Amino acid sequence: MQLKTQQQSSILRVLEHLGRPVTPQELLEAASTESPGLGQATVYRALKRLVETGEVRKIEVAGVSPHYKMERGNHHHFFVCESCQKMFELDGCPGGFRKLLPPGFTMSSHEVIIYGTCQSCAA
Amino acid sequence: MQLKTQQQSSILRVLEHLGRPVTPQELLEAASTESPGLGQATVYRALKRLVETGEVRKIEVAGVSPHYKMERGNHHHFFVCESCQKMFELDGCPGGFRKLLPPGFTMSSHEVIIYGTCQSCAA
DNA sequence: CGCTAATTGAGAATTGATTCTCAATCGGTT
DNA sequence: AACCGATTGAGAATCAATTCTCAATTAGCG
Repeated sequence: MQLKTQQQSSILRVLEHLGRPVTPQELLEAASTESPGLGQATVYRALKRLVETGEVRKIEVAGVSPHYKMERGNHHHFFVCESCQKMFELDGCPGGFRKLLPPGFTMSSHEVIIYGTCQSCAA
Repeated sequence: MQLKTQQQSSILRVLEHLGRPVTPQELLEAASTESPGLGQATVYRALKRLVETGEVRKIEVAGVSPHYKMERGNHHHFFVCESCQKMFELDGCPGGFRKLLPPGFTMSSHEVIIYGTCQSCAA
């Protein structure tokens, strides 16, 4: 998308910089540093456009509210820390999912979510 | 839990009978057959108690509203039909998730969701 | 059967996430 | 610098899921 305004570029820059899936709320707080007075509606509007253009992906997993991350095109899954609720991206995939399907069922995609404790909460 | 009322036993019986994860709405409609006039609040109250006693499990996955199913104690994952939105249980698990974890992260549980087309929608 | 506490149904209320409304402000031209 | 359409911020509104309120009904016991 075209970055027409200061707010939009702040939102995108902060989202890239955070480097992990974040909630609109986290993004609002982080981007407010460089765009004081930023409103939540603006964050939602920017995220909506970025999702539509495919630059950002919305991630919904059980137990936490929706998160957004930069789309990087690689195949990966997610980790949710049960202590701090933060979400992290995991590289790689065990595969072998198709053999779980009952006869007649077809798979178009899959998702893996691992729950546990992240490094900083474990320490 | 003790089945003190006709409504509660209908809800549990229908949930067992359906044999796959269902939404409170589906459960209300199905159980209304044997308990006419059943209210949604009663379904939610029953589900809440059943979840607390561990007899029923609430399943939240991206893209569909929460579903509930009888807890059977076995390890399994879920399939969501992108055509009819119904959810099915899958037996088995590919394993090998722990090797996806970054150093210092620990896993307490995991979830796999497969999206695709179910047998009846494929036909 | 009669009593009391628990449960129920209907609809209002709440909750959390997200979207809308609209006046003020901004951005990119002329 | 002046203009005009697009964007913004604040708060209201919406939406779906779930819970609450409360009067009426029911279950279980003496």
